[in-house]
Amino acid sequence: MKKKSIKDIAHELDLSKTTVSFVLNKKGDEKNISKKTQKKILDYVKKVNYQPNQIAKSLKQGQTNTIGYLVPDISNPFFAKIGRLLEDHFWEKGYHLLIGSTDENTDKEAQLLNMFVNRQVDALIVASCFIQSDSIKSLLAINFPLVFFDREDPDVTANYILVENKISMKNAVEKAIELNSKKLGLITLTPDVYSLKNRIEGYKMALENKKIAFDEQLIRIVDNNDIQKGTEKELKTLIESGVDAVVFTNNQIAVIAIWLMNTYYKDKVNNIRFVSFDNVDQFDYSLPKVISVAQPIDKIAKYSTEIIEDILNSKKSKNKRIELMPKLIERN
Amino acid sequence: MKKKSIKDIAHELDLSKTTVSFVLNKKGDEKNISKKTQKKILDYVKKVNYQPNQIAKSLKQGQTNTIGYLVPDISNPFFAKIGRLLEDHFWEKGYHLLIGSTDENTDKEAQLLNMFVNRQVDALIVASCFIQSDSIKSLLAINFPLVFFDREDPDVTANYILVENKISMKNAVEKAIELNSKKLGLITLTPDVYSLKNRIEGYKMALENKKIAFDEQLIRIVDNNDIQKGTEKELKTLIESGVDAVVFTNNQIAVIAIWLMNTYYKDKVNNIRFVSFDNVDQFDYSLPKVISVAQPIDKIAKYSTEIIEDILNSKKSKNKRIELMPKLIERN
DNA sequence: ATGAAAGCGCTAACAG
DNA sequence: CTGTTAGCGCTTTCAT
Repeated sequence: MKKKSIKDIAHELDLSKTTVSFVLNKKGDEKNISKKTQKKILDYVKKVNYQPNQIAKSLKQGQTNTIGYLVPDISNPFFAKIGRLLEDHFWEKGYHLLIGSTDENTDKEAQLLNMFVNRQVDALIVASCFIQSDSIKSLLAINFPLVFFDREDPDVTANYILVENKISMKNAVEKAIELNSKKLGLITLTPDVYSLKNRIEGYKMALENKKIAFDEQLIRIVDNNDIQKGTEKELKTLIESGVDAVVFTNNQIAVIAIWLMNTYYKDKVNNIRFVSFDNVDQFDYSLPKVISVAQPIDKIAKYSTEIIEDILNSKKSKNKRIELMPKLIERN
Repeated sequence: MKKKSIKDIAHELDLSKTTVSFVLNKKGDEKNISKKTQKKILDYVKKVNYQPNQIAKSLKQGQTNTIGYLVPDISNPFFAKIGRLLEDHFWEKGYHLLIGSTDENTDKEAQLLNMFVNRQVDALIVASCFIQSDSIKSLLAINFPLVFFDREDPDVTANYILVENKISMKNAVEKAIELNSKKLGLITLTPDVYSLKNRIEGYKMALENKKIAFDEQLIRIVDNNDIQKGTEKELKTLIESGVDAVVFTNNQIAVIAIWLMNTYYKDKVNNIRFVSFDNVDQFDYSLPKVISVAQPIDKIAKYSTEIIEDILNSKKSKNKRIELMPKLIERN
């Protein structure tokens, strides 16, 4: 029993493809197809469990009802949760998510971008690691429906959903200092994206405000290629240099560090304070205690969806830049 | 500057679509296209940055290079991680993942299943909440490339990647008893899937082996529709009835319960032991201490990929059932 | 060494 | 009220 097409159905019912197509698309009344014919078609379709071929429809209509969701790592809870929210928002509109993880790799990102565009996704939502890439430039040039989130390149005008990084990080770090931290290290992924740079700026700003001397040695950079090992090494360095607080620029390394602390430095978990950008549920009961900056993921998803829908409906992009305020979670 | 098609290119180069298509598909030599023509085409294509339309190709070839990944919740770390591994495995083959979350809702699952099939996904990997559904039955009937994981229906013959549930849970619970737990409650999502039933069986079996009287009242069921609230309620019931251990049939409710304990029953976190099917990283340092059953997610992803590729290459399904042994993580 | 033409399954303007 | 037909962009057989 091979798959039936509209043609088969039309043939078997002694009707034309057009009539069948109209009825299936609920244009039966509008197109003045007789009730009788409509019923005949609908009944038959149900009986043989006809399934329309979306690919053919997509080709014809130049629209796939698919959104590409491109992030560094879909299994990172931050991206996974946003993905889930996007899926929910798009569900009622009949859009689905095609996912891709770039591993913070510029080449892979470019490849995925191209593949997704070839697959004719209707829009892209991406946390890019290289907004200046040629692929992205040419997408922007043709006004491809595109929204960036989590990462920004101030030199590139586009749609962005971002959170405020600098002040938020400053506030979090100041909070730690107020709670008595005196020597604060920082661990970050390679800060070649703007948001990380700003978070580091915020850290520096807090030190300055609170009259704590800034020490370049206390800023530790973890290479994107082996995050686990890198975090382990840098955390060790900081602990041996006697810090009483460690600031992390994203959840991924913070989570790894919490694990490391509980595994190798159990005796210190009560004497060190953590500060992390991005919140994850387990911070609520983790040791070391974590002051975190929670990004409003529901808003990020909501605005992304809205902008995309706006573009898709109006066919023109306005290059909105939305900056959301994250929430400081203290846990003192 | 609108999108160029093969036709445009052929036209602009004074060649036929055929020739261009051959060259683009690296069949230039095989088809005896002159080097000169080949170079002309390749150069031009690069210059105008031509991007082939995968949808048209898919329609023609009846193959989309897309795999549908259907799970209860893509933001659950267990499913997110497997998703990531699948993505990696399929990456080199040029396959991408279309994702869908069913929320354990039978209707939504059926809808998603249909939509994905309409979209002509080449195969489906699904953690189904209702394997006996009509949609699934008809897919199996036409031998659609399909592998189930995490959930099984013994009455339905199909490809399954599973883990052993009963003995593994028994071992975990016995371990808790050996570590001195005497009154063990259990919290589970509605056990209408076979794997959950088996995990509950394992719990009962352990009690029996260890001569602990079974008390129906200590088995608490959380409704799928409001998991957070449900877990809160059932955990309260158990704690008030004086249990010294709580067994969870999956990670989702265990993670919620850990949060609840640390938020509302902080004084008890050292006096209660948790046992959970599914492992998550934070169990390594969570209180209450958790004995967990870790599913081999890398193997789950690997075997799923292999079976799918097998089917896709050979065009025949063998209905393999693979049962993997999970790993007990003790943390005493 | 290259081209014409059919066809994948669907939609929709136009015809009758 | 229903059918004919062209065409979305691509592959591929067959012809030249």
